[in-house]
Amino acid sequence: MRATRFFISTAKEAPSEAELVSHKLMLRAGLIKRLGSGLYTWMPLGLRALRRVEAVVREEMNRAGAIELLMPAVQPAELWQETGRWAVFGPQMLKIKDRHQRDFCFGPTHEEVITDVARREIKSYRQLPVNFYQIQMKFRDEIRPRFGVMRAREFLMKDAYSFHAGRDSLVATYQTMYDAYTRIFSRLGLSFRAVAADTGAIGGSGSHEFHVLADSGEDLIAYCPDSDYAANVELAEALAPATPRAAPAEPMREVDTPKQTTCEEVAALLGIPLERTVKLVAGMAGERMVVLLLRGDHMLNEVKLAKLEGMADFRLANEAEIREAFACPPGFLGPVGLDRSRIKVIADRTAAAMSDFVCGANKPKYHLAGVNFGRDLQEPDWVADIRNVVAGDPSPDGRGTLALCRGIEVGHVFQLGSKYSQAMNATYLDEAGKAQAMEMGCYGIGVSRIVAASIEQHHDEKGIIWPVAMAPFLLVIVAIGYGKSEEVKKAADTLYAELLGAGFDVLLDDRDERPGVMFADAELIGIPHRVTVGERGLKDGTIEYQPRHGADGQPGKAQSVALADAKEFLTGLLEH
RNA sequence: CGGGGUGUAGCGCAGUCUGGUAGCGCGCCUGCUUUGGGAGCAGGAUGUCGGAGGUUCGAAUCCUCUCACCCCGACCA
Repeated sequence: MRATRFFISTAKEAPSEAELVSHKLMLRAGLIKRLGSGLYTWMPLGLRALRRVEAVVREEMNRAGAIELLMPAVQPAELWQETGRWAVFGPQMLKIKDRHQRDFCFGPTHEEVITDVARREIKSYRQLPVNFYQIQMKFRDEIRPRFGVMRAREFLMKDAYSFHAGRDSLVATYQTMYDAYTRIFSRLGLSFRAVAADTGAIGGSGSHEFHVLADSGEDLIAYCPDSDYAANVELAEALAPATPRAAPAEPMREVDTPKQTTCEEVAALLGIPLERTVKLVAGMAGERMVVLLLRGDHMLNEVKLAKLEGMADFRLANEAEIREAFACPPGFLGPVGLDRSRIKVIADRTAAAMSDFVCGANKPKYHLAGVNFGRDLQEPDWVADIRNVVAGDPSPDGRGTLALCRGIEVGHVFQLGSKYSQAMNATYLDEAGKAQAMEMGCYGIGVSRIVAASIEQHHDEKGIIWPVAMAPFLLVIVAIGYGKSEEVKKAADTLYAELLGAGFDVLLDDRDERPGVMFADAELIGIPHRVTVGERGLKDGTIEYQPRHGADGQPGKAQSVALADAKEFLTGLLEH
């Protein structure tokens, strides 16, 4: 492609709306243009990168035995009413009416449509298993679209749905998809991790998320550097302390804490570590007050809590409810002396194993020190894992300690089971001629998000650094003085034709721009390989080659190559 | 949905407090010079100042309403 016949629209400054590096670079490099909140046009250069991601996804899905189809973006309400999700999905679903006032939505996902396809087409166990996928625009009316295409409302997604005559087949395909995803993200040059995930509202048993590791990621992941354990923090188990609770060694006593209302402040005042304090979180489960005890430095995990019996509707208590139950303002609350017939106490595993701890005194301006379960207050009614893991916690697989990192979710695989097939009566006849609900799996990849996630992971102060598999062009020929020098034009045109002929995606920058502009654009756009053709080098019969990025993570080093050897040299490089 | 903020040329911004008919940088157009790291000189074009209504002799500026977008939080995948 010649730059003069293509469309490149770079900018020195990014629009002020952009916050994230990838968002700024995508706008500056002219990959995307914003149309409205969470709505983007993919400009020619950006579309090339997007298509290359798509190509890898498509290839690997096909290799894994999935079959591509394309479902409508707009879906009738009736289907969604069958599964009850028309009402359940909520405001994230964009609902629209046609000219006859019939209800439709712009598909946020396609479980209903594909299940409808399956129940019409699949009659016999002989047709199973089957795995359909599509690459399609979805629309989810996000509460807060942000970070450009990272969390857009309209986005390109690859979604696959598998159908099975039994659990074993589902598990086998799930593993095949897991392996395919690993290949896809590896080929795309991403540093990623598969993590165990909460199955959430979608239901089913097995679920993994694939995260691109990046500090700007919206998800927090716990992983073990010494083993392959990794889980979303929502799910990661905090084990009970290995050592049993120590015997009481101190008497319980009141301490003056006139202004100290947080564990941090109390610990600082008393000169003790935060790990010696216990904080109390007061909440309501139905009509009942529930008190949660956590070590001072730990955070409540509401996902874990909600899984405990009777805690699904847990919410934090308001100040009126707290004053009614404790006769004390928040900031000095503690578990000692509570009316346990009215207030249930749930202690986190770690908090439950503490002794001689510091907590609120249920009396304004006072805390208690040297507090012990069994002696100064009853044992907790319930001991459970209700906190977020922290770095340094033992790994749940017993092989080392956990570390935390942030990730961008780019893929998610689920074992759905028969939730949708039952609701929509998608059945097949088994060997015995009996109707059975199909087992289902679903497997998503955020195709457009991957482009942003890659930039988030691979960039420098000059711009984007594309992995080869995603690059909109593999190589750029910067022709200095193309319009002025016959010699440059001839050398550049020849090399361009040779490389094109060899099947490489080459961009010839034949614009009448100053060298600095062309170099800066090539770097901003992030093309992996660059060749400079100018009169200066041609005098000695050479051109200059420079990779966008060296193998050692440092900026690429320039080297001089004889024009006569250029084709062979570059062909060798590009074929890798 | 709660809190905060911003809308002025394609992009980044000043001007708003203190009303007097709109400016800077980048980009764009023309010409000349320049050509291995975002050129120089000269000339030029571009705004219903987000929208509607009001106050005023006069509104980018003051008042009311409204729309859009961004950030933080809650929510969700």
